[in-house]
Amino acid sequence: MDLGTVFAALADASRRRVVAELAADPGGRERACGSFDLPVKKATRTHHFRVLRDAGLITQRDHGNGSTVALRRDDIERHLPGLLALLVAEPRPATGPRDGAPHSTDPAPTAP
Amino acid sequence: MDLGTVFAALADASRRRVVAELAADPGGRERACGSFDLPVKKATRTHHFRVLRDAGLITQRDHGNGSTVALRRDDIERHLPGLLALLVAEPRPATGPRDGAPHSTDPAPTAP
DNA sequence: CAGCAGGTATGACGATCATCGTACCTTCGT
DNA sequence: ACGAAGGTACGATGATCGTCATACCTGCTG
Repeated sequence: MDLGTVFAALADASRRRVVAELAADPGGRERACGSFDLPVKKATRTHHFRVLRDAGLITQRDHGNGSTVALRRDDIERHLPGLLALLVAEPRPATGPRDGAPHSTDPAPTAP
Repeated sequence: MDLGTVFAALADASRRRVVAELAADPGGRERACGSFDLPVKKATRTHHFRVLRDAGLITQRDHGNGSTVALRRDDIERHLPGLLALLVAEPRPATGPRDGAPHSTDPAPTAP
């Protein structure tokens, strides 16, 4: 649980968003990895989850096909009290749905 | 005062150290830029101070030859409450003086 | 005045990073 | 059995970053 690694992980907007959404849920429930509306392709999403995992911010469970993530809230609050509050309080540019192309999961193969 | 920029700035150990030392001083006094014992050369130190300034974490005053920095404690605490506490509380590897070469300011031109 | 100490600007270099395409694997539904 | 859907692994690529050398500027001091 290194501060440098944590800050580096949270320097990216997509990763910050994931942690913020997890932290905003008071129940601390698991969430499907695909349930985050990130503006990146599948491979990049996998990469981001890996970075968050290596930073010690989330745990990930593999279910064969889908996988789920959970916030390591207790560890974070113990070592870095108040950090999650900063993320939850961050003003988001536009929480609403994207307007460009209606989002599918990994879309737009222009000519397969 | 963007969270991404702030986290990116604090992802570097040298910059984190500067902010932590400034934050550890309850008086909020200015400090000479050269008074930080950073393991980098002059130009790099200037670069780090610029990053911290661009992130909105410090202000810098030019005195002709030397210059001084001051923590923007009020702004930080207003927008990111608790952040400075995390930095001050961070365990530092070795706060004692470096042992390798006794530090001069910009030393060691092996054979000019 | 000459030299030095502290800072900055500029340009370069190597490393890391975010992103993606592709290939592959696993499970579920038909 | 077969395909679709969700994830991962493995490069590749372009951008950014940390670091430094060098050159230059400013003010203090012998």
